[in-house]
Amino acid sequence: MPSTIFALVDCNNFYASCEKLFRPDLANTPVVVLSNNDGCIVARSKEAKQLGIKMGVPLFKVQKEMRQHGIVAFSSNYALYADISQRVMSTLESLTPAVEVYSIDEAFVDLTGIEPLQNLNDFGLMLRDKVQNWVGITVCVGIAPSKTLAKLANYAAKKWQKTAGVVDLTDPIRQRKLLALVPVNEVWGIGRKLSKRLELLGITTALQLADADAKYIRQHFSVVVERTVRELNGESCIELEQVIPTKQQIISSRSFGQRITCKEQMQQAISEYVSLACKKLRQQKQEAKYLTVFIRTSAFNQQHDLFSNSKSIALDTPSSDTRVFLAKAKQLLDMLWVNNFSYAKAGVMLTDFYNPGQHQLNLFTAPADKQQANHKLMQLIDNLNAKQDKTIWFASQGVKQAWSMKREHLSPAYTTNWRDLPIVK
DNA sequence: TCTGGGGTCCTAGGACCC
DNA sequence: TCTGGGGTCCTAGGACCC
Repeated sequence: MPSTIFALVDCNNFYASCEKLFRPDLANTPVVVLSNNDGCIVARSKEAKQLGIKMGVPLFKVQKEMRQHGIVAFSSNYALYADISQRVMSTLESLTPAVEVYSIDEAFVDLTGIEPLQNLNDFGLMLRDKVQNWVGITVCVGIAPSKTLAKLANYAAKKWQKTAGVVDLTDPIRQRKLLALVPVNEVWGIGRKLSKRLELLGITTALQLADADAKYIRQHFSVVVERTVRELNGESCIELEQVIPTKQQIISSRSFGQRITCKEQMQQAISEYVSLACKKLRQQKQEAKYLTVFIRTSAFNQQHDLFSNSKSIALDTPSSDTRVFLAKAKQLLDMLWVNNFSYAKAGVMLTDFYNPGQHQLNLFTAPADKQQANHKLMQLIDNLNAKQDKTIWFASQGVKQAWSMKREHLSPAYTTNWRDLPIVK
C-alpha cells in the first residue's frame, strides 16, 4: 500500500483577494483588510505587502503610509469571505478524492494514488488553474508525504516566484534541501516560545529540528513537538480529517466601538453575545451546560491598571435556549461588575456540550412537551433572523447599541444579499 | 483617541479515593 | 495519627494555529 500524499492548498492574501474580486478598478491598488472594530490590519494584498505594511499592526500606526500610497482599507466582511471560501472548497472537492477544510483559506487534499496516473506537480498546477478560473482566487499548492511537510512545501511555493505556485516535496533529497533553507519558526506548530527554546539548543533551521533526536525532544518539550520531528522526516502522524468534528466550545466576544462605563450597556453587550453564541450552538445542534462571562479593561491603556474578571456557572441541565442563558448571564454580570472602570471588551463562552436529549434528567428538567415548545420558539427566531438579520431580538440586547463595533469601511455582501448583488452595466 | 476573534491540544497540579 | 504509592478526574494556564 502506497504511503499517503497530502497537498496543502492555500489562498493567496485571501481576505484582500476577496475584496478585489468585485472591484476590478482596484486590480493593482494596494488593499488591506481590518480586524473587527477596524483595529488592526489582518490581511494585505501583494501591493500592500510590497509597500512594507506589516501584518497585525494597528491601523492608527500606519495612517501616514495609507494616505501617502493611496492604500485602500476594508472592514472585515465575513459573509463575503465565507461564501468565496465555500466556492474554493467545493471546487477542490470536485477535483480530488478527499478534502479537509482546515481553515477559511486552506485545505488539505488527499493526493494518494494520483502519481502513477499523473505527475504530481502537473496535478497541482491543474488545481491552481481551475480555482483561478472558476472562482477568481489565486492559490498555492504544497505537496508532500506529511501535513507538516506539505505546509512547508506551500511556504516555498508562496515564497519563491519561480515555483509557479506549486511545490512537490515528495522526494527526500528535495525535502532536506528545502528544510535547510527554512528557519525553524516557520515550521507548523513551532511558534515564538518554542523557537526561542530550540534556538538555545542550537536548533535554528527546520533541518536541524528534523535531525534532532525524537526521544530527547519528547522529554524536553512535548509529544506535540516530537510528532513534528517525525512529520518533518516524512512520517505522517496527522491524518486527514474529512468530517468536521463538532466544536467543544463556543466563544462570542468583541472589543467595543466605544468604552463602556455603565452597567446597563454592559448588560446589553453581554446579552448580544449570549444570543450569538446560543444561535451558533443551535446551528451545530448541541446543548451546553456551562456558561462563562468575562469583562475587561484595555490591555493597552498605560494610565490605568488592567482590570479583568470572569465568572462561570453550570446549568442544572444542558440547554440551547437563549432565554435560559440570558438569565444566567445576568446573574454572572451582577457578580462581576465593578463600577468606575472603562471596559474595552467582554465576552461569553459556552462549554460542556451534549447532544440534545442525551443527558441525565433531574428533578428540575422541564417536561418533554415544554421542551418541545421551547425548541420550536428558538427555531422560529432563528428562521426569521436567517431571512433578515435582527428581525426579532431580546429586549436585553438593546436597540441603540452605542458600544457596537466600528465597521466604517465595509464592502457590500456581493454574493449573500440580494440587495448587494453586483450590477453589470 | 485608535491595538482582532475564535479555536485546539497538552501539561501540571490539586483533590480525592483506595 | 502517621506513612506511602498509584490512580482518576478536573481545572487553569500555556502554547499553538488561522
